[in-house]
Amino acid sequence: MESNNDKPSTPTNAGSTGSPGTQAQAKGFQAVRKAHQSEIVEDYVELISDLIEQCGEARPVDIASHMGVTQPTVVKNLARLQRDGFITREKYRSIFLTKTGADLANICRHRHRIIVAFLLHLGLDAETAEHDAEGLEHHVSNKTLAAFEAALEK
Amino acid sequence: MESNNDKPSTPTNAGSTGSPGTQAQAKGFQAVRKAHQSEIVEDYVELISDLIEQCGEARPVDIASHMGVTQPTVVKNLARLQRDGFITREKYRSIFLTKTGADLANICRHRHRIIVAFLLHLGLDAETAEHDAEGLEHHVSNKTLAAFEAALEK
DNA sequence: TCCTAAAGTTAGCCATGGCTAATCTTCTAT
DNA sequence: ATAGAAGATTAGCCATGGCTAACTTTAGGA
Ligand SMILES: [Mn+2]
Ligand SMILES: [Mn+2]
Ligand SMILES: [Mn+2]
Ligand SMILES: [Mn+2]
Repeated sequence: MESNNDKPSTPTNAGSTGSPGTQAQAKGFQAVRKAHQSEIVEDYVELISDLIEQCGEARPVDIASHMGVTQPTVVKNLARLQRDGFITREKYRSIFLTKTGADLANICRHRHRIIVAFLLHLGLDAETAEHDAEGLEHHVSNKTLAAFEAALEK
Repeated sequence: MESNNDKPSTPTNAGSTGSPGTQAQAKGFQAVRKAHQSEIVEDYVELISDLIEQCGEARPVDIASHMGVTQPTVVKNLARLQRDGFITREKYRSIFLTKTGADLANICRHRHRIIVAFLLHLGLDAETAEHDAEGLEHHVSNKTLAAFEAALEK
């Protein structure tokens, strides 16, 4: 999976190959890429959960308007969610979360709310807080989330 | 480019089609998708700028190890950066930033540093701060960035 | 000088996640 | 009861951004 760039010899270029700082930076970028893979799943299960709460059911057309994408895009993403065990569904019927999906939704909603609360606490308006939280939530480590919560306590 | 979902008629399901909250949420998701499009460009120009500073030149092999990807991946992404006017290069030679690329690098570095400083200010360790900043930096609006700076002043 | 290892490139594979166009199903209102 | 609208699906397109394998070029050291 990884390349073994740990030759101490002929480091043509200074301060690059596999230095501790380099590796740490690479880890950061890899974490970002990993977060992007989970992102759609997280946003979808959270939205589906909200729609079931608020509307009684989660339909592709509503997911599409909330996500700002077309219905075929929703259908395609729902197929992945089903494949990966987060939802169950039958053709032309509304969508249900599996236990796995519902659990993930709760975790995501919790995370989301902490971030929004933290941004509001910093003095931002509600719209900006919601707007930015939608992206930030996927890149906040547990440590940082805890720091946000701690700041809210004070 | 956009679909016109502003039918006030027959909203079969309550509280969904084009309601103000729904549209605001959609705007948030759209902003996240847009951020993801600029992300690679931003991270690459910032890294290239750093490598030129620290090593005297930016070579694909070093970009690869810092980004945690393979060299062919770097080459492909560099082709896009060149196509879009952020870098210039000749085959088998190291990479240079255009004015556009260098300006963007400076903006990104500035942003990056503010976020790291803010996370450190919250009490996080340096590694976590750098790690999380790598993702967060692409999802912080100007308003939120300003709020971070304000918090640092105090 | 020239051989070889490292660096760079190319080709080609795959998954993701957007989109439009066209079709099919469901549901509602007459 | 049924026609038409709204919703759902399918098919097929495209760009992105990972990867491996194979090849070419460059450059350092014997
Ligand atoms: Mn992101
Ligand atoms: Mn989100
Ligand atoms: Mn969310
Ligand atoms: Mn980044």
